[in-house]
Amino acid sequence: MAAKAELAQAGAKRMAFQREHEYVSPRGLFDNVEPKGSRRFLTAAVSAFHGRGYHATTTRDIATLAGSSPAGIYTYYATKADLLYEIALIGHQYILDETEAALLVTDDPIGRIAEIVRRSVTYHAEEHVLTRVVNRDFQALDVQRLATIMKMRRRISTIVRDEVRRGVELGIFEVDHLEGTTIAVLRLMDVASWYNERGPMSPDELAEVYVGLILRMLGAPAAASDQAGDGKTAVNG
Amino acid sequence: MAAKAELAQAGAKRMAFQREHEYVSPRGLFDNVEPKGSRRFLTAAVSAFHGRGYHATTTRDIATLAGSSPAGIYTYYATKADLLYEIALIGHQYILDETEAALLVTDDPIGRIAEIVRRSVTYHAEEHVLTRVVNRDFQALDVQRLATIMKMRRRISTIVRDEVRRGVELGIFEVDHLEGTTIAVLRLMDVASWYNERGPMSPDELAEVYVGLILRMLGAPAAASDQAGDGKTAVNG
DNA sequence: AGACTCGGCAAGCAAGCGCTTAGTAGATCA
DNA sequence: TGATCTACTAAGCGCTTGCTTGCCGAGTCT
Repeated sequence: MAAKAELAQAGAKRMAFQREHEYVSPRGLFDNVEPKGSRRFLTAAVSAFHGRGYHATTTRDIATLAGSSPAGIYTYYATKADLLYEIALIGHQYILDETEAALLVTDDPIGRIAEIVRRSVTYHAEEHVLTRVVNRDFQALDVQRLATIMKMRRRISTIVRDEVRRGVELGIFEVDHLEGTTIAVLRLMDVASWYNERGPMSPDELAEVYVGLILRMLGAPAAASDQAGDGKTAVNG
Repeated sequence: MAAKAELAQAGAKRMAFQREHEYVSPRGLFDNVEPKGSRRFLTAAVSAFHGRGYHATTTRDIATLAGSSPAGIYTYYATKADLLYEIALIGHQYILDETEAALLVTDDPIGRIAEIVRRSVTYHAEEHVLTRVVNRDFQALDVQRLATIMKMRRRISTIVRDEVRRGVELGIFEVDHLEGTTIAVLRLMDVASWYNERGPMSPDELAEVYVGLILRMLGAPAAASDQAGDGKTAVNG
């Protein structure tokens, strides 16, 4: 029947469009999300939000990228905002874990800041599609969910601020204004908004440049960025 | 008549709402916009975009803030995007003029960078409502208008990059990676996204902190930020 | 006074939005 | 083989959106 052929064609068109605009998390951040069937909607939403922003993205955009009908989303998510929230949680939880893990590498403030910056920059560069969405669109969340995300962001800020302060107290850093400097460090670590994966710098190279810039900004001794370790050799070697 | 009373009431409600959410440009950036009648729609749009973002703002939001009916906008602007474009042009033209003017103050790369940073930070802090809109929502523009804005942004980047390079060539700065460092400087100067006018720092104080941070990041001599002048005393005094 | 201009209004249109509903193909069980 | 469940679809509802239309009162000119 003509009707059936039309339907098959619509399905094929959806799948073609889907493959063209696929987002696959370089670090596999969505590989363990349950239920399994929801993953394609999450990654489709990341891709759609990345291109147009949350508010300009329609549920039909997301459904098309996920290769489903407009109603398919609602099998797993009650609202468009639920999708954004789960994405924001995953992205924020990951960088929070990374930041906390960086503290375990060493006690030295220089080594810790270097490790925090290194992990954050490589993450924001490799996952620039995800982190651009997370760091730009989280502000579209409703007040309660926004508060949860803000709490996670504040934990990261606190870790950085504490480490900078400790470095100052130990006479390793020299900082005029703690709060302004902390925010500067945090802003520099988020390279997602401008990082270009087809540009000349790999995430690792970029990270080393930014470790150097930030340590210098903190007034660390000139040779500090060499002493800070490269995250591959032993710290106390 | 009851109908007439209702209309008067609707008008009064509009005006009350308008005054509550007013945006007035601290630097008077909209004072010379023509035609005169369009100004209230521009500032209303800045206020509305600031609160919700471009895509989440409705033309009715803007009209209400401007104290007009939904149709009032279209006396001056054909589309919602036209409003955003004029706002983006005004904001970008101002900081571009400021950046170019900073070059006239001195020939010294340290003095020039200091002056650029000082002007940019005070502008982004004082006009944080406008600059937050301009720097966040300009990406919602259509391709052609976006290209015009991007060209202005690139001119600012070029000025900063050239000055950093010149400082390196003169042996005043010491920079590992020119492009990464230039972007870092540009990112740090935009304090709009986090500046809080009820916080402890005035725009001028914040600017001096950031002049210091950035000059240190560029590897300028330790005493550079003192030598850089404070923008009030004579440069060669 | 009468004609004209202009800023603004009430009303409303077409399109697109988020989301709902009723129903079904296909896998899994007995 | 038939019952049951799950993931999904076609269709569409109610509402909001950006924008248009036809109109009008106040000010300005002749």
